[in-house]
Amino acid sequence: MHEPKTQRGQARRAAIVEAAAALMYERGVRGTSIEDVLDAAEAGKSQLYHYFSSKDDLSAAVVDHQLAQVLGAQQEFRLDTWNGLRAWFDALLEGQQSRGFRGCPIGSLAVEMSAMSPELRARAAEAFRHWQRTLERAFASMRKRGLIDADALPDDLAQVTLAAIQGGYLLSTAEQDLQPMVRSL
Amino acid sequence: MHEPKTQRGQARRAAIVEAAAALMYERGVRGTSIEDVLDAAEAGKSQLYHYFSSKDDLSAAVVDHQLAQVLGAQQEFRLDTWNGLRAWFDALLEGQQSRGFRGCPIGSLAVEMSAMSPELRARAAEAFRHWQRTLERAFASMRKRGLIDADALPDDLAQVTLAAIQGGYLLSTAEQDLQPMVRSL
DNA sequence: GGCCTTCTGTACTGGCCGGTCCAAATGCTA
DNA sequence: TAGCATTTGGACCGGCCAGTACAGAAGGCC
Repeated sequence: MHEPKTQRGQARRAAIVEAAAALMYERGVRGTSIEDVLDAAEAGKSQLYHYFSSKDDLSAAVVDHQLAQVLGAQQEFRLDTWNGLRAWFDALLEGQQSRGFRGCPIGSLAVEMSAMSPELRARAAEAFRHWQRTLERAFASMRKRGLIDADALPDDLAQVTLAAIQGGYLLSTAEQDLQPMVRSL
Repeated sequence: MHEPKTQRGQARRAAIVEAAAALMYERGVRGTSIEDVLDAAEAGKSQLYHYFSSKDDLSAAVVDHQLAQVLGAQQEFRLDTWNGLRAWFDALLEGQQSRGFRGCPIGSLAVEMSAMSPELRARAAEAFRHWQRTLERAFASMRKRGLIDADALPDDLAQVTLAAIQGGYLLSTAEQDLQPMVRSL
């Protein structure tokens, strides 16, 4: 819908997306009502519909927001070293635990959205591809430096790694236990 | 609620669960209304509330139903041989494709239910444990016959396998592409 | 200050949905 | 056929929720 043109507008829009992200992470997309979001963000309805055309539109923005969060947190690690990779895995585990075993901020959205509309599903897929590409770069760098087998394809590795993360998150969330994730990673 | 006491009652109850399972698989739990289920099952509301106390109760029955389906399909394979295992993986891939990339019949429920209520989350977790145990038995049998390393723990293997399956399903569904699953398995 | 764009408050609407209720039909047993 | 338990039809209700409408405030620019 409308891009925010003032600084204040930007802040309000961001507050709405953040509130929506938090609630949707906790209760799921369909379990979160517009009014819940508005209450949490201390915003009015007209604000939301000023910046977003629909709930789906807002949900798409939430995907982008969560991707940015994940990628941001990831930046603090040198994923192209074994130690960095391990440290990152540990951080994922720590996050899953401290957030109360609620799963991957992107993965849980992706599953629900895949059943909602092709557009949202595609948006989630795009986020995954983005994420995967950052891993791919790390693996490619490792391969170039001989840290991993020369005939291992970085994009295969990246996809399998991502799948292991998602599978681990999923089981860990269902069981409310860290072990499935520990084992997967 | 009430157990069906006649053959007819059993058939009606089963029809409702089946319809609910199909719809919830396609559209998600929250995306499926009671009335949708009733229309599909050609049943009336009083029938449903005769056999189930609530939508959550019905959803729990759907989890059990899907678990039975998965385990039933799995029975046709000798999972304690490498060839059988591979054949089973192929069947999972084939199923995911032929059903239109809608994900794991249990996994997709599990994610949504984890955000819905502790009770449903626990029910999904139970289904996973059941499933995992069947894999565990297969791996234990393989280990006894020396087909896999003696110091590999069957229950670790089973959990990791399940996680790989779930992660593969998840990415495959988001991308609408079989490759992530192929690579994971 | 005057004017235009951007932003915000809020009441309202139409539709959907889970769940209740009660009356009636159906089948079983004798 | 009577009498009982089981099963079924479907109208109804209260609540929630996405989205709209419209009036008004705030802020920037001259």
